[in-house]
Amino acid sequence: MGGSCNEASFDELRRGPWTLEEDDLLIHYITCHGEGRWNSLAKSSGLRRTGKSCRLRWLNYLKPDIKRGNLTPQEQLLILELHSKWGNRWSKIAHQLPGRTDNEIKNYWRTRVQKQARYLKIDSNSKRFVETLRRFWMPRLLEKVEQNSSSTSSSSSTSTSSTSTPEVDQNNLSSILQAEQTLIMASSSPQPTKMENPASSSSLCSSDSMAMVFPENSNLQINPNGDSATCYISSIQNNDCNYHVGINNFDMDLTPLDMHAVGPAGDMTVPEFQVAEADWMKDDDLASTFWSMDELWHFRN
DNA sequence: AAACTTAGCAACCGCCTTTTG
DNA sequence: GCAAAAGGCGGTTGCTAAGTT
Repeated sequence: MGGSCNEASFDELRRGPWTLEEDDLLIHYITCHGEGRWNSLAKSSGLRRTGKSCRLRWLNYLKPDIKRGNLTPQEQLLILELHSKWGNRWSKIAHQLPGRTDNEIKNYWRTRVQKQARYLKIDSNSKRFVETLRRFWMPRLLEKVEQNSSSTSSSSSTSTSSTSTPEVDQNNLSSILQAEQTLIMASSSPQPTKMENPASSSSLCSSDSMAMVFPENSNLQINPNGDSATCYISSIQNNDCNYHVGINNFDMDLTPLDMHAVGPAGDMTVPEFQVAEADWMKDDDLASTFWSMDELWHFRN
């Protein structure tokens, strides 16, 4: 079981960072023989590493389809959403982000997201933190997404918003909101209603677009190619508030979040949540802290 | 410029599950 | 059916580069 990796005597095994030669050796061996059977691979290849180490190096670093570089805002958004559903199921989350590894996502969560939780003195596993993500960070990420997409689509011609200031393009956003008006769920509905997404019908799910289709009961869809036309997201609902942001011209296609059905936050009753929310959002310091988070949160792209 | 701190990330560890003989 | 081996996963550690004092 745990000690199954002693195919070579311990002092013969190399540890620590991989060298270029080792990488080449591993790549060459896998190219010729394929991956899997990691322990025998480790022996046969001549690498003085454990099978586990070889597997990890391949999956997290050497595999050709690994996507290097910073997570895009839409990837971050997806991670936040999926984590709120699945918790620390990094591998499962990574499966929804082609080219990203569980290790990378885990590192992102620990270094970025948990940092914010610590900063706000909120337990990152708490319902309150989940709510914070949903209510504020995700829309902010969407703003980023929208800014990015509009700046790229207009090819910097009429770009009025600087990249360093996360200001919302109010005209754009309000027009979006107007256009999305019909999608807003009836706030009188006590039950969460899965909103029909008009853009999700066929094109996003075509196999050649590599569209990721979430598991059953999921309410998310995303097209990693970035050629989808529409993105709808974040109807955050409680009994007197119905928050909705829609974004056009981007590569995500998200049906509204279902606060009652998704993740730990769904366990919190509305009155319970309102009390909690009222407690902390009345705190001006905390609120301002929160809104200064763009300085903490690096949208590197 | 040096010392110190922080952030990011690759790699390891240990446990659990699955596969194999 | 059982035990051992292998694979997989999440948590943690340690190193390095960048930033700050």
